Amino acid sequence: MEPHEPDLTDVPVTTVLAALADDVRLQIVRALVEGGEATCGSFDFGVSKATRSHHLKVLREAGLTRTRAAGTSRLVRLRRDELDKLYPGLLDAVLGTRTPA
Amino acid sequence: MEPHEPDLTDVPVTTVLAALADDVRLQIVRALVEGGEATCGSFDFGVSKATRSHHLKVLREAGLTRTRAAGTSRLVRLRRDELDKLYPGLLDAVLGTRTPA
DNA sequence: GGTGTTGTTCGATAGTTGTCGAACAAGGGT
DNA sequence: ACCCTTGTTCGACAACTATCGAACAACACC
Repeated sequence: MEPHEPDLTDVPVTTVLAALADDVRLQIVRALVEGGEATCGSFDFGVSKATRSHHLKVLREAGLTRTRAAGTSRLVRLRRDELDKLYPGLLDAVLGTRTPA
Repeated sequence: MEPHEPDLTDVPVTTVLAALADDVRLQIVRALVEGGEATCGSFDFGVSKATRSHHLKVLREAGLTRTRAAGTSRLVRLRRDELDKLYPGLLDAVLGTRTPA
């Protein structure tokens, strides 16, 4: 299948925000910020692998991540450079917070 | 009715992001940033007043705006100070962008 | 070739959300 | 008192989304 990793500048802001507006996906992003590149399987946040795959697709199609094949696994990484360039401060603001109610 | 304007720190990040992840609501926020306080009716972005009222409710309950009565109108304003304190850079990052595809 | 691991895709389903018109409520004029 | 303006609330409806199990594909390894 085609990876379908759009250029961030082609993605509406609302799509980027919507991609980040989910708890599971935020946890994935947090893990990527801390751990760098990671396999899809490493994001076990209490959801099935079908759901996990779905969330990774949402992040990818929002231009937030890149995925490359590595054997039978896939390595995902955050496109932080582009993100910080286009939306400076966004990621820090979103991640640099405690988790309230 | 109770205004129900929660403290921003009580609102999950995902709720804040979801509130901003809509085109109509982003236009409202943009208008508030530029124009300061404004009446609900001034946000005519091609939606009915029922829909507009709904969006303003979403913003209010996400802790992003405050509403006060003024005669038959209601004045809405952005809680920018609190927003910038809790999520520094978020608003600038979200608003300081062109509108792609 | 067979088996196991890793992901993706395909329905299906339940829940959420954006949208509207119509009804309602609260004020301000006159 | 009457009407008009301004908003909110109430269904209703369509569209989207998060979730799952099961089926499938790709690869590694024995």
